[in-house]
Amino acid sequence: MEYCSEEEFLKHYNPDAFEKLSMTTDILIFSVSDKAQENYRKLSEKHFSVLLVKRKDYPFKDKWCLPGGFIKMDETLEEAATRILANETNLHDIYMEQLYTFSDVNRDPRMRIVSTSYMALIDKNQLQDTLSENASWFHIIVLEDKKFFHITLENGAEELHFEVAKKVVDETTGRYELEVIKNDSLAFDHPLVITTGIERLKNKIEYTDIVFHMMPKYFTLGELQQVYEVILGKKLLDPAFRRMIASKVEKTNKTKSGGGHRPSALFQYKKR
Amino acid sequence: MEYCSEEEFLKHYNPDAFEKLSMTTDILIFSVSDKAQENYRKLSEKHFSVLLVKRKDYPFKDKWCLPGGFIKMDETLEEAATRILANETNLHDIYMEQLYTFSDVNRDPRMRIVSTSYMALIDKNQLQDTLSENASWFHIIVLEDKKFFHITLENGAEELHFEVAKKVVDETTGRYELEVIKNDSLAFDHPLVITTGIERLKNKIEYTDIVFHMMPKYFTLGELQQVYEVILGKKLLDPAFRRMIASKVEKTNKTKSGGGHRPSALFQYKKR
DNA sequence: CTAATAGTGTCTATTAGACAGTATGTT
DNA sequence: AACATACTGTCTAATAGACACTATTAG
Repeated sequence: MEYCSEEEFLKHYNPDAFEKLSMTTDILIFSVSDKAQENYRKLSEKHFSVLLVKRKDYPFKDKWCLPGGFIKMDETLEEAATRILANETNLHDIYMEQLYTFSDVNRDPRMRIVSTSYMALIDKNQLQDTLSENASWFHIIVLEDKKFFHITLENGAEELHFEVAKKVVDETTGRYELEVIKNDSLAFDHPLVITTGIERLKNKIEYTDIVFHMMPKYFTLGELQQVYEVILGKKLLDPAFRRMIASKVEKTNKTKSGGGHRPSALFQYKKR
Repeated sequence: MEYCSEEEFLKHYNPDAFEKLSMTTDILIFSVSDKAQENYRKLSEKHFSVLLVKRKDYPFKDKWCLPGGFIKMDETLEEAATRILANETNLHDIYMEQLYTFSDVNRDPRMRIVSTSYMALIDKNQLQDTLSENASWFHIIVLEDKKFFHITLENGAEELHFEVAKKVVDETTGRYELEVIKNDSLAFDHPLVITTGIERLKNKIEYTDIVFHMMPKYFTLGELQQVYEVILGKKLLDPAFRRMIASKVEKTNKTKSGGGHRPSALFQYKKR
């Protein structure tokens, strides 16, 4: 059938001309939390953590998964992610970026569902008992080698473990895709989403200022360094770290004391 | 209704419980092409280019757009992109990466369509008249300043122009989103897709080896440098460039001569 | 010889890594 | 005093920027 104008074409358009599917969005909420120390003098150790919720319904009933949900026809993916994040944490104005769109044909047992994941970074301390009751923070422990990620998530009561392989798709450049090879405890393809997010964050912390979204307004350089260390998974040398960070922060006249050692100056993020 | 097992739940699952939409994939095919010089001695100038196709049907009939199409229910987004790329160029085994998923509610006048874009990099010289007839390469000329991208695409016969603003969403870090503010000639939100791709490529060329997907097997360092320059939009100093690239290439015993000047050694990509 | 690109040497400035030292609070 | 972290000085190694120079071809 021929049309002579766009208006005419649209008037006769059959929206069911192409097959349709449902879309969801999953949100990877990362934060850094303190773990109290036995020794009053020692700094509280930092942990990199992710927020999971326990599924109340089928499929994957009673398994842990990332907060997520179906998108509505009158909202963008980003709006859906923001809505779900607010539902789950009661937080607004949170840093969030699109991570990846996962479209494996059988990633959901119910039907064809494509899911776009978002990564959000928050300062967990801003959050005061506003979590929905089926949600819980899990510490992330990452062991990475040439070929695999071995990732353990623990929340004090439960310990979840999965393994993701780096499947090389380009022999010459060494570029790889991720493939879940072991996963007992997480729903859907969420081990993939989490691993993708960890890699992204690890990369971006090096060339952007996103860490500061996980920090309170005032922080010591020691705390900031701990956050870098826990995300990068390695120790950093003090002088090098301070040089690197110098242009991004500014000293305030506040200090933090009471730790059985020299008090530390409090800094804040400095925009350039 | 209560179920006592996942199987039972799935058996009774109504796939229309949630609203559905169609998904498409758009492919941003980048390459670098030679532009012949008047003077036989001068090197042929390189141009950064993108492949566009002219729409044959409504909507946006007769406008240029990125190659793309609807995804089928039995293929992933990546498979759809690969299929469409092969259709359009007859090329296989091409480097491709997911770029971004665009989900504006009204991005398509027909109905709600979410589109995931992919970026492919090819060596245009491998391509010999295998383009589909409504496709054409356009040179990309980018003028970027603090607040805008002014982008011109030209294929010898036509010149398309659009402008994209950097809309700052986070005052402190300077993070911005892209917003099309002028576009007469491209269909859909494709100015956004193209700009997103240009930014991504510009970033990734600095810390990955993806350029080599746009290079022939053997190339001179001068040619390689031109490609970097044309993508980064700035001149590079020879010694610095050669040092930077040194570990990524290896010299072959071939040379390229005939240009009225000292012949150049041919190099190839060296995997690490 | 000349125009044009190919390719190198080297000086300097900046940045990154490493280590050792000093400073200052609490108990 | 002892411990623990805060913070700095400095030496060295590696990297990046800049410029000037030499090399080699076709015509």
